[in-house]
Amino acid sequence: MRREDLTTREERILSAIIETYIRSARPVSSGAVVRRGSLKLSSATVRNVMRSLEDRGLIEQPHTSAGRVPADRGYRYYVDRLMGPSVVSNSDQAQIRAGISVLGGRDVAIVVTEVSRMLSEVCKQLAVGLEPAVESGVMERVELVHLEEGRCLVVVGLRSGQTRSSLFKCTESMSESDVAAATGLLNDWLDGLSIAEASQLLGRKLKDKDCPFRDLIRAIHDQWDRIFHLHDSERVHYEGARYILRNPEFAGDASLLGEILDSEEALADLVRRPGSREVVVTIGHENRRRKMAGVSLIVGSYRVGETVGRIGVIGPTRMQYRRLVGVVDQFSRLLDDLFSSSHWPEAR
Amino acid sequence: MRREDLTTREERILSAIIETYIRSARPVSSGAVVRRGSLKLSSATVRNVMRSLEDRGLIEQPHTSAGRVPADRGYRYYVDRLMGPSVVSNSDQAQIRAGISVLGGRDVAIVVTEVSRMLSEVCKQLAVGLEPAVESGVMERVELVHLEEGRCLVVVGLRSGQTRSSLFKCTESMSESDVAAATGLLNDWLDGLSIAEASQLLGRKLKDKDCPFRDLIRAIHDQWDRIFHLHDSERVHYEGARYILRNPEFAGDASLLGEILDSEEALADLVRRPGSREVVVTIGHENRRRKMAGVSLIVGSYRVGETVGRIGVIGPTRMQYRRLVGVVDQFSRLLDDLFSSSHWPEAR
DNA sequence: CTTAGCACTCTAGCGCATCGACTGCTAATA
DNA sequence: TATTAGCAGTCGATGCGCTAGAGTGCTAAG
Repeated sequence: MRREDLTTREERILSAIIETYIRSARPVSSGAVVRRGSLKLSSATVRNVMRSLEDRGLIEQPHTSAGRVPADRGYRYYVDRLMGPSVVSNSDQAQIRAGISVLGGRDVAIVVTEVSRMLSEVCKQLAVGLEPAVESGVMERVELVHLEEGRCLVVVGLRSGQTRSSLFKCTESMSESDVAAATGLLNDWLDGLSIAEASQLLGRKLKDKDCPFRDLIRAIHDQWDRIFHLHDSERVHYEGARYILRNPEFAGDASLLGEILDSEEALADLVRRPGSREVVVTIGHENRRRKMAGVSLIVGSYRVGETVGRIGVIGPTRMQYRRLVGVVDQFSRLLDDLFSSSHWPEAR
Repeated sequence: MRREDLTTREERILSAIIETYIRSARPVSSGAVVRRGSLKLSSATVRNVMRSLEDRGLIEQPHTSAGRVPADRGYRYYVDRLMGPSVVSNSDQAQIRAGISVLGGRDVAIVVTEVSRMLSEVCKQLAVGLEPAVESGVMERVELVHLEEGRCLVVVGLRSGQTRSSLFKCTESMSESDVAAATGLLNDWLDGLSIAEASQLLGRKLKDKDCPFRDLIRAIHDQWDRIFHLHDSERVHYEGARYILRNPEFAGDASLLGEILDSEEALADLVRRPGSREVVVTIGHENRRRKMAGVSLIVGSYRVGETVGRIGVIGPTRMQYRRLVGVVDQFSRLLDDLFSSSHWPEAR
């Protein structure tokens, strides 16, 4: 038995405190726990248990003669061991499925933005979506298209189904057949390489003075980063900022709100975590940044081909963990499905 | 002389009140105006003028024995007639140019997002970017690319330089030459049409039972909306929400903040305005939505080919109109330049 | 027309008393 | 021994009165 383990009665009371607090946002008194009904105890007994929970750092008292408020460790215990499996209500289910279903075949950036928006609406919290780092994706096909006026379009398709394209000027002298030949050459070279490997390979080829289509390939190589690289900040999409101030914790003090809105770095942190399939809950001080005390994250991951992206919600530690973990998980799974290739739209 | 016209002295005092208030965020007293130095008047005289300005609805008193605060009409008079030409400081200039210069050739959605971010940083306000409605763009070139496993990529290039692409499954039986033939056919049909016209034309062609490549063309037609249509909400990018709560007007009451964060509709309103080249300032109650009292918008427009997009900032009516109008204008002009075709990157 | 002077008004801030919600402790109870 | 009833004590929230200070509006003089 771990030192942290609580008796059944203690666990029940902790659950009662947390669940009541999540609803009311006000310190929970011993009387309130008793009134809740599920325990047959006097308020005095509950008070004794509360004191013990407080000694272990699971709950705390804003001041003497106030009720108790869950501490970060209390939420952690609740999330890990008490809240039980998170089930998603039928109406949430339906809303999520309907929303996702119309996004098939659209660009990843748009899908992530829209999913963040839906997530924020379902959760009534600030939601965040992180696009996968396309750099680690694997090339499938390169296509050059010669437009008039010496302008050229390069389209790169990845195995994941993502495509990127970029325009550039090229020397006027290229004939249609030249373009076709260059296209074939590029595909021979690049098929199956990652974006980063492809860039290196193009660099090596350019060192050879006899490299065919050298100007063209140099132009593509020069643009490679422009085509594929996104700064962290460009990959992050926030939606639903309006929900954060519906939380009463912001009534007096807006600094917590500031932390949330500035929390882009917190997301960057999450990027570096191993890409577990599970939904990850980060509570208050568990965030690396000191100022993020008071803020929790619930983050899930989804795969696009070989790459991994994330979606999640950010809010005060007083969150509906049970429900929201389920919702985030549901969204993650459906995104996985959406991006698996069988879901590209079919021609009739 | 219009009824609204003020004497020079009145105008000076109005300017002094507004500029002092913009800096201090606190009601401006007659003494404060005198202390400012530029007028040689006693506070009593200033008080008389203030009363007259108040009678005309240009300023107001939060309560007796308080100083004066600009009213929406006062800001309007100031913006239209007093603030003078908005010059952009050299450091702002440099920052803006540097930021824009690295965006050449990138996708419009990314450019708009990044420009919104820069705008919010330069202005220290919530910034918003609206992508142009690509539906009214004009087709330049369609390209089909046949990938393995019966998957097909369609790439549509617009005259503006924007490209859109989408994957779909097609019947396995298409040979490379079939694809090339279909590409040629589509280009013959669609060159020079707008997106909407192209959709109609494809629809008409499909009615002909002998239409070549009918399955393929039906697949493309089915996806046309998916490729091009963005809901208003998908076209709007907000950045810099953190800045809005640095404004002291949100110290006590967060409802104004709520209005700002919910103001997506306000932007949708702006879409429908005629696409004037000028920067448009909308002050407080001038917004259609009643709740937006207290919130101002400064919005500029930019062209991408035949289509028009917008960028702007949103904040409390107490804004640095002079500086921000200049900054928004500068961004708009540089975006115009960026999207004019001569700025596509050149191959060396 | 401008200004000095003065009476008046209203807010912000402080201290104080009260009220009520809770706790913590103790002693009685099962 | 575990539980509970009872009660004293603590602390925030609320409301009230007071004061200081900033700023106005008015009047009469320059």
